[in-house]
Amino acid sequence: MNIGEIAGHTGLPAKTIRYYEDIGLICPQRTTNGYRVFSQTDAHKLTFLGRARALGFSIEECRKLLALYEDKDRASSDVKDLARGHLQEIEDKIRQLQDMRATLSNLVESCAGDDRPDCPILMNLANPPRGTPERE
Amino acid sequence: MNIGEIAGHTGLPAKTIRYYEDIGLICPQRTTNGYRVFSQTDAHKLTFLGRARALGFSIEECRKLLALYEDKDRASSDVKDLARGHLQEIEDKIRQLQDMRATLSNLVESCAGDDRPDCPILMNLANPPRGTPERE
DNA sequence: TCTTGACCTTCTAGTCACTGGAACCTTTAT
DNA sequence: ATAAAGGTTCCAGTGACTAGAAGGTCAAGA
Repeated sequence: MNIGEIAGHTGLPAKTIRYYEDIGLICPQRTTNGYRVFSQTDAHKLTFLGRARALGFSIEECRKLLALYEDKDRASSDVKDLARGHLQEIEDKIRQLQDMRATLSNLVESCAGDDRPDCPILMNLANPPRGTPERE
Repeated sequence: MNIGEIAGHTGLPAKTIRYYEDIGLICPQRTTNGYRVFSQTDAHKLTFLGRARALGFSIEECRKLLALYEDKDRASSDVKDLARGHLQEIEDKIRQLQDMRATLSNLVESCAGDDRPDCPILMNLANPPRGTPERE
């Protein structure tokens, strides 16, 4: 399979696949004309990567996951630890975003949204109430 | 006020404040020795920026908000629209992360996490069930 | 007066995970 | 023969900083 074909199969853009080769996540063979040839194994790895990325794992986490995937003597606890760590990060992010949403939705509701200039949103931004965290 | 002092007041790192000047969000005066001098107005703008960033507004959105803040003839509806748009983005992100969390937490729970190699997490990544989105 | 240390300045380059585009080569179909 | 549709490499840009180097300035103490 050449790059376009595998891109179609995995749903990953060709550019991304080249990039993954660049950073050493995969290393497809080459034909004499320099075209990449993707084996069934490469296809599996790319699917794996696409899925792991879709679950929000960073590239470096993907690299570790891929190594565990290839290591038939791994302990499943190693995988679980990695996944649990990532899950924790996701939960932290959700909480952060929920805080933002709460504040912002209050502000939006308190704003008349007409053609007058008075705006509680701007007032809050300029003069945040005490105890407001200044960084997310 | 010089940069260190204002950094202390606003909670923004000096580097960030310099960066904000670089991209034209603020433009403090300079003393003869080249040091930046921050007025009360600059201080307000920086507080505004810190707060807007903490609510997840992008730099370009902050630029627009700042322009509205400075325009005493603005319509509050312009501010509200901007904020509502951003709120929508936040809500989309939350939903996306919640999807990830649901999947990932199922996977984590299904994994024994012992010293055996069998691992449903890796199996799911390598062979995602049909209908699984391959990109977040 | 000299020195030390804490400031300040600018500049370059790195982060993350791609993405766009240019310039060029190969294959396939007409 | 040619044109379209693939492939290749390499360089630069994204967002919002952040680290670090190399150097200038200022206030206090010996």
